[in-house]
Amino acid sequence: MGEELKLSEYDSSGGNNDDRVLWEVGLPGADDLTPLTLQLIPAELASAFRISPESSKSMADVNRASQNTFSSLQRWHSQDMSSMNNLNFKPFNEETTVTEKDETDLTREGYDPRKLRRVESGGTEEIDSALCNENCADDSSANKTLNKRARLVWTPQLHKRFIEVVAHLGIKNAVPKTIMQLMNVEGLTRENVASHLQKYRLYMKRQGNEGPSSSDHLLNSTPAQQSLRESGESGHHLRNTNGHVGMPTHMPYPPQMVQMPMIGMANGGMPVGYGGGPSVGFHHQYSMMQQQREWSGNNFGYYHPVASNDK
DNA sequence: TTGTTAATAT
DNA sequence: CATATTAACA
Repeated sequence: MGEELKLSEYDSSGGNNDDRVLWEVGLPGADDLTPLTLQLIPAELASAFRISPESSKSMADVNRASQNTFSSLQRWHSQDMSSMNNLNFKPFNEETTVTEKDETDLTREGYDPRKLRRVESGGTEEIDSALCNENCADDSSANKTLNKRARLVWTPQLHKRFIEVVAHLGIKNAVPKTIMQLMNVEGLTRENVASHLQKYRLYMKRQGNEGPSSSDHLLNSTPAQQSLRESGESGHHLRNTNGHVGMPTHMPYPPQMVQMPMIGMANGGMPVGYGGGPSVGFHHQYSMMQQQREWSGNNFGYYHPVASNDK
């Protein structure tokens, strides 16, 4: 009873099938990613779109554009919240310097945001999502019919995005909605972010630094500076909440410029080192390293590093 | 309406 | 107990 094994069986609260699908947010393998060379859009669609297969640049470009549009349409059509705006009819995104790495490539089907896959070309680390590995399997059984979303598991990657966005936004604009929009994670809802944000703030308040004497580098001031033009306020398109469309540049926000404000934080011994990169502002269970037990407890929901004696 | 906070569930 | 969702509130 003290243990929570959820590797193959998901909980066992009696009889209720509560599905706990892990949101995998990692790098999709080459097999997962659909090669651009593949013809996603058959000639029929191309025809419908009046796309000339030749004389154009490369089929890949056309394909991608079509795919984007198609995806966006699909997404909006199926996941249309309510009064959102379908004004996402933006034409194909201009490919400025898109080379090949498609940042967002979710493997969603219909509208099953259960399994999430994000690409992280940050380079800092390519965590390999050791979440469900092969155990994950498709547990979209109970959820299939119901729209009950599974508990969101903030994987290191997801959290990383969160941290990055928050760090770039600054506590000032670090509001659920903005964060969510910037994160651009499919399926991620404002509530999710809000919840996490709450925890995040709490954590910061606790360990961050009890002495508000000196201004925190991360707490306030020096938000995202420039490079922030979305967020409903201006109502400027590009707000593809869930979709990798409309994002010419895969980077929701520019690579954080190391500020390196000389953190004089007296940590417990953990090098906060925020200058290296926004990887993970602080450490917590999301620490993809090995010792993941910083944030608060230790046992996350999906992985049990060492559960033997003890306790 | 959205952002916060508390309560509740897991 | 920690984490995530839901509800209530500002």
